[in-house]
Amino acid sequence: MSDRDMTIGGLAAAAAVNVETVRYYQRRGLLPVPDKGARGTGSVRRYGAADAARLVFIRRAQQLGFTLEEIAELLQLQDGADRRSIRRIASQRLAQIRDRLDGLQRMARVLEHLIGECEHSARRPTCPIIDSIAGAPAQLGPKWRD
Amino acid sequence: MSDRDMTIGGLAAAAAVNVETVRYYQRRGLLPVPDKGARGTGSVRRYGAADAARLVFIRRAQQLGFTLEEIAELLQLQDGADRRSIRRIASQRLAQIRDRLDGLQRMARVLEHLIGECEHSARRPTCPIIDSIAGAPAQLGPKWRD
DNA sequence: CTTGACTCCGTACCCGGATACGGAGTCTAG
DNA sequence: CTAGACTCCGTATCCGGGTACGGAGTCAAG
Repeated sequence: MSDRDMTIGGLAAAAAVNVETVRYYQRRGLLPVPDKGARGTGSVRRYGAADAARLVFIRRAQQLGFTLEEIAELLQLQDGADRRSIRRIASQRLAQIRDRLDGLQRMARVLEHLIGECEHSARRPTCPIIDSIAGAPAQLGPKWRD
Repeated sequence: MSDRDMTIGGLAAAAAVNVETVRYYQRRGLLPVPDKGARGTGSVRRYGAADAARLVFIRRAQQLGFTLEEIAELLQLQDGADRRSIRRIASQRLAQIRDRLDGLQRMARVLEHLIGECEHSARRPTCPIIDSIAGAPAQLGPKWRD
């Protein structure tokens, strides 16, 4: 089936990942550790295209905001094809991403406002950015009072 | 000027922060460590409203996405009133926040799409979410090909 | 058959931001 | 005056996601 023609270094290069990272994923159980026996005096482990694909899966899932723990879960579900569970995990991640989006959008609005204030209010004696962080919770809106 | 009527516990409570966190900020140089001498046999350090305000400043700046290191910088500038430097730091932070927003928005769009796909394509044999992460970079758009 | 590159494996360390522990000292109410 | 709560301080530990190190083994080319 699979070539199993790469050493760990080749695998890492194929997925544009550090060798140590591959080993780390193995320790985390995200990536199988192949037998070394096979043929030869049992020396060096060999990897194939399936392993590279799995590695790429991991990196892409990370880019979608999944933690390594969730990715491990996804990988276990991958064959079982339990699509409801997969959707559940994905939905949780989406909800969390939306939360972070909200927070960041609020931050951006506040900073934009403060920088603008600071720029064209040069005569004010103190910096509005500092004043605002230090003092009146005015601009921050209800959610920002802790 | 200041009351200096709180112990570290009172200060922490006043800013809704853990005592250990206060000490941590002191170690990081974000918060001054008051003399304990003063009056009495020199025993316990005392804190006032200014310290509480500084603590609150730190927490709010964190909520705006500043790291503790940047906050230290801001606090040092706070007295010097070098507004250009302050604007520079704030602008850098805003740029970084916008980057993160972009990334998260892309993530959210991809996940939304995948979850939708997965929900009303029940007859497809494999889960589109898994397929997409594992395989064809189709839905991800140009930016998602690494 | 040697040399140099790579692998294997365990363990330690890095970052940022805290949190926890533990023994000694101190303060305060009853 | 004593018990319990709190403080002080140094050090260790946690989290997630890796990176680094070092000695021993193995492999392929020259």
